[in-house]
Amino acid sequence: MRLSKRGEYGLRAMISLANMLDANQQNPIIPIKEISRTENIPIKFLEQILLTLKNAGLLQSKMGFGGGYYLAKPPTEINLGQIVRILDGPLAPIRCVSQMAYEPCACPNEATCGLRMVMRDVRNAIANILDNTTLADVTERVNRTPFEV
Amino acid sequence: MRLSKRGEYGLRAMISLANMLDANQQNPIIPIKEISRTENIPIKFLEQILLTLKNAGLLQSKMGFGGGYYLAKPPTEINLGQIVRILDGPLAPIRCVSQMAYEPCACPNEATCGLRMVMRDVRNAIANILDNTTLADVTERVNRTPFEV
DNA sequence: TCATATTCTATTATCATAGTAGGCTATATA
DNA sequence: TATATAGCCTACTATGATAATAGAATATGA
Repeated sequence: MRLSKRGEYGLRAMISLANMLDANQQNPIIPIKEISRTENIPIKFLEQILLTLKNAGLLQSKMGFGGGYYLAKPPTEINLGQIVRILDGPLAPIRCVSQMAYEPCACPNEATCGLRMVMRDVRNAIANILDNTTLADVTERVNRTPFEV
Repeated sequence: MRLSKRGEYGLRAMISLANMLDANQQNPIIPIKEISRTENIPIKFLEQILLTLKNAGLLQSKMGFGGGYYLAKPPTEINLGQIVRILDGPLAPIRCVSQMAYEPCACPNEATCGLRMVMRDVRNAIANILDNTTLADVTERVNRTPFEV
């Protein structure tokens, strides 16, 4: 049930970019090198990950001197489910309960397959959290945390 | 976020064994070959899986003629979380939120790590389902299903 | 003693993961 | 316009996990 490094790094990078919005919600342009340094992610690996997220429409970039990456949409409109699916594929533990990549499984009758019923619940539980948590939610939660503890 | 074939086959086999309890809850001894056939699982692969589950204390076996596997405990006392952990390892998407196999992650401060907060929720959601679903629950749910639909 | 069944270890093919390498293209600025 | 900076893109590789397969050894009932 694990998240790959690819997925983890991608999430960390996106959360990091969302945290860099200033008070006016202006979207700063951050070079890969800087994200790599602050998040401790191998730079060439991060390049690939950010490029993938860009091609999927979650990031935009500016090339050349003074360039870098920035969020393609406000943090309220990007959720963690999107990011994980782009980098790691379906959230579902087994394909026969996947919404985005359904495939039939080997069991004789899917409608009465006990494993499938439970795994559908698991998929829905994961999706409910990740699809309903935006980058803005994460930022807000982190900012709130020190005062709660 | 996926379940391996190993984990899937193990769950199917255990659910299958639980379904074979008769009205008196007597625990029949089922040879690997039979489970392999009914569940469409490669027999030599299933051998390894059942042996692992036996060594972990969830199954018992009888060797020789008339032998096979049977549940070590009543289906009400075996939950899916145990099975998955034995075959696939921790339920947590990342190690730093694992209860059974915690490892520190690379982030500077775990207490204020946004990714960690969300992934802890995901871990708990998965664990709440799998640790609270017994083999008996699965059997009961399947038996109830046709009448609901 | 034979057929059946589990036990146990080794081996293997394939794929995913987690990178690394290097050349190419675009852009600001000196 | 040269240069440094920064993203774009493709290829490659090492490692380990996954999903088996193979075969011999051991136990047991008839």
